[in-house]
Amino acid sequence: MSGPTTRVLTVLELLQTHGQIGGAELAERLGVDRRTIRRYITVLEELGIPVMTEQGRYGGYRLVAGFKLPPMMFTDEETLAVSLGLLAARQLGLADAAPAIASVQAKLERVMPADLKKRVRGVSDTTRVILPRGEPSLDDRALQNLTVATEAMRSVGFTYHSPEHGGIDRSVDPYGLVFRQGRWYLTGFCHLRQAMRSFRLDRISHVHLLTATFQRPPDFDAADFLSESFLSWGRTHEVSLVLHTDRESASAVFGFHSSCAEGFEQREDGLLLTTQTDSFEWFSWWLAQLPFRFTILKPDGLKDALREHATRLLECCK
Amino acid sequence: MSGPTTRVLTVLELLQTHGQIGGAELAERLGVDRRTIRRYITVLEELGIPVMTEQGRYGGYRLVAGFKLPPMMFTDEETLAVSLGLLAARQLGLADAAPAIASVQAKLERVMPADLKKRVRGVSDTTRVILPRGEPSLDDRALQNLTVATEAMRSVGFTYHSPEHGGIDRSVDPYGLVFRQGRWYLTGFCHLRQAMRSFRLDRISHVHLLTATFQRPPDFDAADFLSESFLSWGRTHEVSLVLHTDRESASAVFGFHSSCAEGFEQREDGLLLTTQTDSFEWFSWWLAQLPFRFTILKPDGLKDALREHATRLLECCK
DNA sequence: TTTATCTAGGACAGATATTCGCCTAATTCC
DNA sequence: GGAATTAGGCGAATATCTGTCCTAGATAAA
Repeated sequence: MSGPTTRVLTVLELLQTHGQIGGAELAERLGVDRRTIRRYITVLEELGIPVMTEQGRYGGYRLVAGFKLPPMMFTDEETLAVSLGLLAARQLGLADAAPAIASVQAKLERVMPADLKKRVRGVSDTTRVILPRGEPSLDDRALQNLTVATEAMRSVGFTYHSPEHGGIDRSVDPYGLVFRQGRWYLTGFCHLRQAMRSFRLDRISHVHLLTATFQRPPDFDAADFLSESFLSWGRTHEVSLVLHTDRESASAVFGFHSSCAEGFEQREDGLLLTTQTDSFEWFSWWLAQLPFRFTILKPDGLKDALREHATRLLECCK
Repeated sequence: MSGPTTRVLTVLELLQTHGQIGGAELAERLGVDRRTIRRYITVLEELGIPVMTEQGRYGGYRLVAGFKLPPMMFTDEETLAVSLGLLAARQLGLADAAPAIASVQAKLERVMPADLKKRVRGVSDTTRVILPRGEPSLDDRALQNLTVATEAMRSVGFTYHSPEHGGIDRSVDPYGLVFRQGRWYLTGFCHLRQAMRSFRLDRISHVHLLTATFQRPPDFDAADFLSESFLSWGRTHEVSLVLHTDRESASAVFGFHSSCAEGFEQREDGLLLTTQTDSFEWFSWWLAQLPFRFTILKPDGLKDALREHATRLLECCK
C-alpha cells in the first residue's frame, strides 16, 4: 500500500465517495503531510480530473465535471446497481440501441469479484421483467439509428409499412421515442403530412439519416407530448365517448401524467374523452380491456366494431 | 502527462479495453521499457487488481476477477449506456430495491463532462418508457426487503391483504420476483398453504426477514417457473380452453419462453390450454383482449363471467 | 525436439520524483 | 479581528522509478 500511485488513487476514491473532504482529513487517512495532499490534488488535475477547492474555514476538495471521465470507483452495492440497470436496459430492447451496454457488461464481468458476480447472477436469475412481446421488427437497427438521430436532431428517412397503405417512404424529424405496451414508437414531425405523427418501430424499415437537421420547438415537452399522442394516432375518425369513472383511475389506466387531462372533460356522468383513431378494430380492442364502464357517443363505426368484438366474445363461451 | 501514476492508469485502461494485451505492445504504447511494464503490473496487483498473465508465445496480460473492484474506466458511450440503464431501472421501480442506484447516479453526475451530461439529458428527455401504473403499495420497502431475502435465501414474513380474506400473516420462502403489467409479484413457497404461491407486492405489508433459511430446489429454474406461474396463480378453479391460433402467435401474446409450451397441447382446432385461476373476473378480462378466437371448455363460471363482460361491452355501444 | 516468443524477476547505477518541514499569502466564516 | 483552511515556493534528504543486462521458465508452432 505504498507508492504515490496507490495514494493518489486513494484520494480519488475518497473524493468520489465523500462529496467534499478536507485536506487535513485526507492527510491523516493517507498518513502523509498536508503539503503532499496538495501535490496529489495537482496530480489529479494533471490527469484531467478537475478538483474544485473551497477555501477558508470548512473548506476542502471536491470533484467537478471535467472534459474527461475519471476512473470510477464503485462499491459492491453500486456495481450491483449498475448491473441491474444494464439488465433492465436490455429487457427494454435498448441493447441494440446502445452497443456499449455489452461492452460495459464485459468490462464489469471481467473484474467483478466472484461473490459479487454470484449476487448479480442471483438477482438476474430470480428477478424477471416480463414485457408483452411485439412483432419482430422489420429493421433491427431502427431503434439504434433513431436514437442517434433524435439525439443529434437529424432528420431521418424510412419506409413505413402500414396495414392499410403498404410501404410508404417518409422523411421525419424525430422528436422522441416511447416504449409502451411492449413496443417502441417514434413521435416526430412528418414532412409528408406536414404534421406530428407517431410510428410503430416494428413497421419501420430502411432507416437512414438525412443531412438536414431540425430544431425541436423550445416549449416542446417530449414526455407530455408522447403521452398525449398515444390517443391521437391517425386522424381519420373523430371519436368521443364518456368514461364512467373518476379522473384518477382513468389516468391510472392511461398511464398519463397530469397534462393529458387536456383530452378529458369532466361531466356529471363521467369524463368526456374526444380523440381520433384510424382503426376501429384496434380502438374497440383497447376499449374492451378498460376496467370501468363507458358510453360511445360517436361514431357509429366504432360502435359496430365494439359490438362485433363483444359478439365474438359471446360466441367463445357458448 | 508524465509520472508513473498516469502511466499505471493507462495500463489499467488498456487492460480493461482490450481483453488481453502483450507486454511489448504496452511498452510501445506507453513509451517505456518492457521491464517497467512488468513493474507496473506489479503495482496494479499491489493495488488489489489481480492480473492474469499468459506466458509463452502469444502470451500477455489480462484482468481477472479479484476481491475488490478496480477503478473502472468508461468511454463516453459506455457511460451513456450505464446512465440509460440506471434510468431504466428507476422506471421499473428497482430504485427502491437498490438504493445504490441513486449513489451511482450522483457519482456519475458529479464528474460527467458537460457534453456527456447533455447527451444523457437528451436521451432521457426524448425517450420514455410508459408502464401501466399499479396501485400505490402498502409497504414502500417491500421490494427492497424481498430482493435481499430472495438473494440471501432467507424466509420472510409479511401480511398479505387479499380482497377476499383481508390481511393474513404468512411466512414464505421467496423464490423469485417478477415484474409484469406494471406490478411486481413475488413467487415462493408458502408455509401456510405448503405450496407454491404468488403474491402481488402492492398487497404486501410489514415485510420482515426471518432467521430461517431455505434452499431453492436445485432443478428450479426461476425464469421458467416465473413465466409459467403467471397462469397458475390460485388453484381454486380448473380452467381449460382451446385457443384457435398457432403456437407462435400464442406465445407472442403470453410473452412466454419455449418452456411454457408445456401448458399447451396441440389439437386439430388449435391449442388446448389447461390452467387454474381464482378469479373469473380477472381471467375473463384477460381473455377479452386476446387477438384470436378461443373456446372455453370449462368451467361454466368462467363462461358466465365472460358473457357478463361481453354483455357489458354491448351495453356500452348502445 | 527444437526454436521463436513470451513473461518473471534479480541486480545495479543513475536519473528523477517525492516528501517533509517551514515559510508567507489568500480566502472564508464566526 | 481571529481561527481555520487552502495555495504554493523553496531546499535538502530520501525514496522511487527507469533502463539495461542477465538468467530462468513457460508456451506454441515448426
